[in-house]
Amino acid sequence: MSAVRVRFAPSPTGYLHIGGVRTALFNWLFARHEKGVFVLRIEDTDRERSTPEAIQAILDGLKWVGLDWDEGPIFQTDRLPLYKEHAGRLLAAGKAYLCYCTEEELESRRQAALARKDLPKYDGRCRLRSGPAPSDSSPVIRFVTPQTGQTTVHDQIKGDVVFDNSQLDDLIIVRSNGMPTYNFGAVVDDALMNITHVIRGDDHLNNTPRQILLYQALGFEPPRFGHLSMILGVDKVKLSKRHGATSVLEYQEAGYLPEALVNYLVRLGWSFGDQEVFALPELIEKFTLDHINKSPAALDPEKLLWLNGYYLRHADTKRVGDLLIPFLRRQGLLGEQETSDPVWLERLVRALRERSRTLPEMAEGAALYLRESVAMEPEAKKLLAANLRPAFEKLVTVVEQGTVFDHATLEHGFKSVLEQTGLKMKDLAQPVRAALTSRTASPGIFEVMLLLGRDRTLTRLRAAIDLMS
RNA sequence: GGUCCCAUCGUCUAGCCUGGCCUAGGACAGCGCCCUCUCAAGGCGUAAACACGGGUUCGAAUCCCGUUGGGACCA
Repeated sequence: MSAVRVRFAPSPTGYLHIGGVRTALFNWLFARHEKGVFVLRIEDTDRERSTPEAIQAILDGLKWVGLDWDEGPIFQTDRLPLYKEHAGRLLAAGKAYLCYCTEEELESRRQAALARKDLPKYDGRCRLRSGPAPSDSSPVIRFVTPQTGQTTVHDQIKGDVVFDNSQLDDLIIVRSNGMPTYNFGAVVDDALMNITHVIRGDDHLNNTPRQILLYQALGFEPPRFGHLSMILGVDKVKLSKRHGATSVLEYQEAGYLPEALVNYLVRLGWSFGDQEVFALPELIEKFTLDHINKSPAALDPEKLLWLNGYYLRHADTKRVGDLLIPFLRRQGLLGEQETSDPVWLERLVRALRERSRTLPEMAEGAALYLRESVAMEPEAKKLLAANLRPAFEKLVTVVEQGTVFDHATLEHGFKSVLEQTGLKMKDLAQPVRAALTSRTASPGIFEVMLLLGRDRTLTRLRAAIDLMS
């Protein structure tokens, strides 16, 4: 059993979308599980649509989610002589031929075939043509596809899928501009790179019999195939731009943790019993091709949010703090060059992560402590009843006179105010919360004070007292 | 239009291959309760699905056929 070699082979014609990431992830996990090799290949033969930005987006996206490749990136445009050589080999063996049919001719014959209710496939007329080549057109190369028999794809996910060769036509393997077509380039590369398992979207399932035939004509052993069903949008329609965030990097921008996205994506079509949360090493250990679901899966943003919250709560606080900084800057809570006190930042993270599902949410929560003042919610203001004034004044004194400003001291002081006034915790905590945060919901009241610091705590308590009069 | 794929709670899914353990399990979201200084988090509970129709079988979510519905590819 030779070592497993898999590849991810995107076309750099746009951003790396989430379906592509899942395909890459499944390949990567399979490679890691099998202690095999993960190859990154960029299929950039469509020069019109391929861009350097898209290439960069693919590399950045994979890096962000933590999918590292062992070989590559290999660019198809660097391998043009290879495709030419193999096409030449087929030509020499009579397994391929030059076709001079023009677009217009093909189109009219297609229409005619349709009118006769025949399959609108290429009629193979250039297979038999002889005589001088028409000078005014540049030919394409077509593959001589068998017209009888069947080709079976032994798919690792879908099972055996049988195609009648009579349905297939002589596909173009090299365009008139000399570029290999998708099917040909992929076959030549996968064969030459010794790819053992081709795991890709099931939009390629129908291409697979043609590819198997090409492998055979070229004298190569076909790899094993596994076709993943597509990811659908929330509306169960194939994912596209109009679904909003579909590019991986948009998830980074939106404040998701890569491990949350990975965990979410892997459960889209793959399962391990009832388990929902997987640490990466565990995923590598447990990931196999046999628990992959055959049916398409729709995206559920709520579940992603839940997972992200979960990872936010369990991640290292220092790391979350560092990740939070750009979002604080974005909300103008921190100057570009300014850094936050690391101890304070970790305290903030601990206080807010129980109540945030994304980093921007957390940054928003942080505003209450970082801004000089915030507009008071009407519901909060109502809590500042005049009869609470003596209690507030006592609290001010306690806070002022505390020898140290820490949780235990604050709690002790707060309790003493309760004792002196006969108030219950819930009678005083909520109004104090309103005074300190201008909101009716927040982290624990002592945590809030610690985040605000002594000065700002006192300022806000006094401001509240003024509002009571 | 042809070919191919798919079909379990609203969503992700377990179970399907190797029928009985399924009065169909888990998770997200929903709802309720508990905890509680609020909100969360956490805990407990609740509602919610085998697309439909035929077979096969003592017995079908599980096997077979068909229908319907989605999707992909080729145009």
